[in-house]
Amino acid sequence: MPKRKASPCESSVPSAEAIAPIFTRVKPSFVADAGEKKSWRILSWNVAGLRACVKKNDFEKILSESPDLIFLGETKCNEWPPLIETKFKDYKKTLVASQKGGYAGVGLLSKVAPIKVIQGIGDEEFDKEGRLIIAEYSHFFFIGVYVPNSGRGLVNLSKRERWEKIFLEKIQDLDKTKPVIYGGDLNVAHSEIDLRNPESNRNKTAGFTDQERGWFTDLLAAGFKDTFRTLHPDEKAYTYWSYIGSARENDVGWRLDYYVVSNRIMEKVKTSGIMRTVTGSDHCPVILDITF
Amino acid sequence: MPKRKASPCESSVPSAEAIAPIFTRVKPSFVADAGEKKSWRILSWNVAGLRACVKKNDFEKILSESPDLIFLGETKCNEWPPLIETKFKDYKKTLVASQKGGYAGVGLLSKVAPIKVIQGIGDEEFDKEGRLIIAEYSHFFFIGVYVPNSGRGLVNLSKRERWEKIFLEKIQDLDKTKPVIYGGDLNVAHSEIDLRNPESNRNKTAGFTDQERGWFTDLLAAGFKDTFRTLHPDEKAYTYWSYIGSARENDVGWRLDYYVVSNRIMEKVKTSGIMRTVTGSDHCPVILDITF
DNA sequence: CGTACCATG
DNA sequence: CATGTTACG
Repeated sequence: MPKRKASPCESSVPSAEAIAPIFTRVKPSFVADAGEKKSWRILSWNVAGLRACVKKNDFEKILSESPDLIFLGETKCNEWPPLIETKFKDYKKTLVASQKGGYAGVGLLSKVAPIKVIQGIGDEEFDKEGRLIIAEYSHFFFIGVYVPNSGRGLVNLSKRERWEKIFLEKIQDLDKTKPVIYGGDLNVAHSEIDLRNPESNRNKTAGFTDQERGWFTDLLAAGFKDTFRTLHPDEKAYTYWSYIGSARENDVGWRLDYYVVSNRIMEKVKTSGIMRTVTGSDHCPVILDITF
Repeated sequence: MPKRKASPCESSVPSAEAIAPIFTRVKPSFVADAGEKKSWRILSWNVAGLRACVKKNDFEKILSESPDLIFLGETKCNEWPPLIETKFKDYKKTLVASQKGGYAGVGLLSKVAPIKVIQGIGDEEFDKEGRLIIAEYSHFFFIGVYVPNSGRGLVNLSKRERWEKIFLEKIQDLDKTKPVIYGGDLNVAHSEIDLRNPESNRNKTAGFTDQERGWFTDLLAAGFKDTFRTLHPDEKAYTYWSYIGSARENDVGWRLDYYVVSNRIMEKVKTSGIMRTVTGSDHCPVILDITF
């Protein structure tokens, strides 16, 4: 494992592996995170098909950041590709697949075994689709999400609305117990600054409707911070570029991937970054350093 | 156009292009082949998807043989790929597509416009699938065919039987008027010598059932010759190797692609060859030189 | 195994 | 445009 680069505050305690040798995929409910780790590096990436993405080699760049948590979206697979198993041998792994193959799906890799893992939001329709993992650690909940896309012609906007209502309740609920770190492909560009062509997409393209933007505003108003925007109020930076045309080459992008944290831990966030040079998907990874 | 190699008897008369400028795809029924050409080179290839095949560059090898006729099977496309249009600009083209996309389909390229082209065998089920082109020239009929595969578990053996009965009638009918040259993927290995593993495939795998072999025997008995086997009675040579495993590497193949001619023109056949080094499909092309 | 298709993004 | 799926061979 390469040495982590530019880590704000490397923990010196051993990982919880010794006391939690197996991270079962169904009910991993043993004590694991011993609560002593001080600094966490979290990486989230919509891989747009994990099997293809992992073959394109940029997972080496992921490894070289030595993240404590890696959340993957749109994995589109029912089992971990062998290359992931070997490259990330020392990580505990949870894969939540969609019922229908080749669609959605999320996965979490964690150096330290979480105290508890919850797969799904507790709704039948959404939990069939493999969209959410909650991992409880001693100081926080991590919620990794692949938010439902509103679809071509916004055909799934009402499904999205239902998701947003359920999710808002869930995150507020968790936040009462412990602060939350919410990350992933939120499938919304919050403001004009968050996409290259706001005018041509406004209320036309999924991800930049007044409704989706409003639901994100509502979420933040409930006591959360968009970490990247909080630290970089005026920076234009995208995490997604369509494969069509030469969108990425021309930086015709969208910021769809976020970390959102409980207000009270925003001050613990050291960096909220975008790994724009990592390829292999139409999204690039986002990275968070936070110190407890 | 490269000079034809090893051509037994190159015609010196101009092509019929001048008198037949357009080879319409629906009813091309003008006089074209002036009947003066003496030597014909015919090439047939099951391309297993023309769009993919043409990108793999071995069409250069096809061109360098300067065939007078090129029959393509399993084209799986509704229009000629642009690369075919440009590479074979001076050929008249007929494409017969299947109703359902990405399935079957045949095409014919001809340096000299045929006198007449018939698309299909005159049966509703089969003619929806794009399996047969008859091109009439002054001295012969060319019948290019992609014979229905009997399917996994031989589920389509009865469909195949229906095809064989209709086809036998058709070829005998044409043969009354002019000698026929019948070529393409006949989806049968006639004898043990025509496939690498006869025992493991006998009556199990489509293409080596007693029925399919019998129908081919019946066809020959009706007055036709398998040109390759007639000229090379003891040669083991295959035209198809499964993509699965390393079949081609190990020459675990089948002879499925043939030229069959009316008995009375067998003596005109100069060579019946197999272009085993041409790649780009799981079949390789077969080539016939015949002099009228 | 490989080429088509289609759904999804 | 790219990744999955499925049908077909």
